[in-house]
Amino acid sequence: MSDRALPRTAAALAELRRARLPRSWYQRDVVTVARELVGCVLVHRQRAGIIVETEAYGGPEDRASHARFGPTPRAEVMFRAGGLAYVYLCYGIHEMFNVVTGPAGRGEAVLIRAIAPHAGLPDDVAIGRGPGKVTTALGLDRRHDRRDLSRGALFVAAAPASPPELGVGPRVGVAYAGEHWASQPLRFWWRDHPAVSKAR
DNA sequence: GCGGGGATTAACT
DNA sequence: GTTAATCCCCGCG
Repeated sequence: MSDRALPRTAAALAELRRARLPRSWYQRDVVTVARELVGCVLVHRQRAGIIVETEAYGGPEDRASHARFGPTPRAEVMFRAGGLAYVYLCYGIHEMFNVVTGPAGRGEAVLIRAIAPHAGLPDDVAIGRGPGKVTTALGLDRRHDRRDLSRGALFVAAAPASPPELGVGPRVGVAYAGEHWASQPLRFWWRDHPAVSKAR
């Protein structure tokens, strides 16, 4: 895929659809998937954004993960085989989009924290940063919870260019998990990308 | 049921 | 640095 903003054409979307990642792609280690998602394209209907920041959340052993209480009604989807969406409401206000990873039973998922404009993503909607903005920019909410990313209008397309240089650091907003889990280097971002803040 | 708190954000002082 | 907005998840009794 090429340089400047693509027009919102059927051809551009068709190209993204051809690059759709298969279900098996997600069924690997959560850290591997979190790293490789940076630079890929998240697509919903006519909108798309380049993923520039992710966080890996592990299974029940990860005290920062929603899987820490086991397969509760909300987090049960995290324990299914990778390749499904996990969307939940945070602070009663913000919808958070994740992709489930690993084989069935693991309870892992990757939070998409930031995207950059791509074909079909209006600039005005993309203003602001953080995981809550990812969902508003792409028109995602809890109706997309548990959706299969290997079919339908919501999916991830393989990175159009060679993988970016990655920055690595601790996850954001998980102090409640204790120092060990809060300090793990499980956040990944496209180094020097303008859509990722310098403070991080 | 109740109560505590959260994978946030923008708008304050 | 502080705080409001806002809702539902989850553990416990």
